[in-house]
Amino acid sequence: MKSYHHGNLKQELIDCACRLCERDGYTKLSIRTLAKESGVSQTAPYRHFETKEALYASVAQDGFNKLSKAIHVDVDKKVNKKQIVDMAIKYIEFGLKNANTYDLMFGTAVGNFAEYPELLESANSSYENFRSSFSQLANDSDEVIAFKCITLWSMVHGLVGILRKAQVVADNSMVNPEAGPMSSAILIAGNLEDHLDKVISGIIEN
Amino acid sequence: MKSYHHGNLKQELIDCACRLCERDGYTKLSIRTLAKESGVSQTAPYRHFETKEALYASVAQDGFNKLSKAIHVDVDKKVNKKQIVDMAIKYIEFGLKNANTYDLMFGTAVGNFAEYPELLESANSSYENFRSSFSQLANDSDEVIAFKCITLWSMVHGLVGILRKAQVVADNSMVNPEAGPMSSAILIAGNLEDHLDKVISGIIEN
DNA sequence: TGTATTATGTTAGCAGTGTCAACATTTATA
DNA sequence: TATAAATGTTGACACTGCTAACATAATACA
Repeated sequence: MKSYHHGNLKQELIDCACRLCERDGYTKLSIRTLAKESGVSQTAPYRHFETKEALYASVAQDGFNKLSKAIHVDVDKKVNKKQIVDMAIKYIEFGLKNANTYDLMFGTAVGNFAEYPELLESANSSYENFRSSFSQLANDSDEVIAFKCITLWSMVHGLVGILRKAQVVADNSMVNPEAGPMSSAILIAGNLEDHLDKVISGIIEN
Repeated sequence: MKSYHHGNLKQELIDCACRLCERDGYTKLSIRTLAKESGVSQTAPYRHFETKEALYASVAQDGFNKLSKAIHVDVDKKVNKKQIVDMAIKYIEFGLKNANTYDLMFGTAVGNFAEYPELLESANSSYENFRSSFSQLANDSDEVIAFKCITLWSMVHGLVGILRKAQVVADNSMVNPEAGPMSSAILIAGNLEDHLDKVISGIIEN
């Protein structure tokens, strides 16, 4: 039954790569096992992805698309502070639940987004969600909006990184939980909504 | 002249690894080339580092030690807001100037710091610099200090990540600089001190 | 001091990787 | 229908992390 041509290999490779990257981390992914998983020869993926980085770019792009959906805010309703807080929480949840994919999106595995225009567009579009919500909050200039937006994004992005480190250490709990930044991070994670509410208020009323 | 035993191989391997990791990124580092660089056989490094991850841990540890020095604030003098701003700027500069090492410190290459107690201690000690400076600013409870501290750290850490992405894209300038988060990030980078001053004020007076 | 132990180095080799060149087959196009 | 393009396969190269078995030097101890 199996024909010489697969028919839908590219998409199947991407789907499979997304699954494996999220399950095992992108460093564990090999093109060869990916090909085997799709029942195709070792080098077949090279007809669709010039390099491994190009494959990573596709996985990262998929990640940004999912992130956009996850943090989406209905633009019809007027945006208020609570919605921004919600968005921040959803962002952090996405980062923690899709930790390995998040690495690919914000790490250095894909060196230069500009080499992958589709990825760049998906990434920018994710940010645009963020920005447009912010822009409805007050009558700020574009520059002020950019300022506030980057501030919040940086903090939320940074929190994901720090909470993840804390998670790993806490999961293995081999250290004194009284010491170090990890314990502080865990404190905050336990009270994330309040924390974000305060910080976001601070940024908005800046 | 060259004796069978190297004499100082472990330290030389670490130094060399730090150099190469920072120059080419840790993904490009191979134990074999590292050994060659030190004029020693392919497998000699395994007498000093059980796995490649253990080597990464040493490089990361060195990074945290350097970070501690870079952001160090003289504890004799009473700490004021300007010093916190300075510290934040030095942190960001460190992250941007030692971008590849920074990846190793805060990425996932070393999965669990608790497996490398010396690394964990260096990392915690870096944070302690941050925290103790903060604690002198006001008479806050430990919990409030932890809160403020993590907030600032997350933001500063997140900024490093985002500014780096912006840098790469800007360096290659293949995209419309009017669109996307990158341009906003560049705006802020050009005015980093003012930006941080505002944000830090917001956090302190929270 | 002489010997046993440990630390540190070497060689050879396995299984796995990204990538390329050459070739095969199917699909699209003129 | 002939030709070109797309998509697949096989085989191979150079490289990787890592292990086992062995060699030599430094150290500890009788």
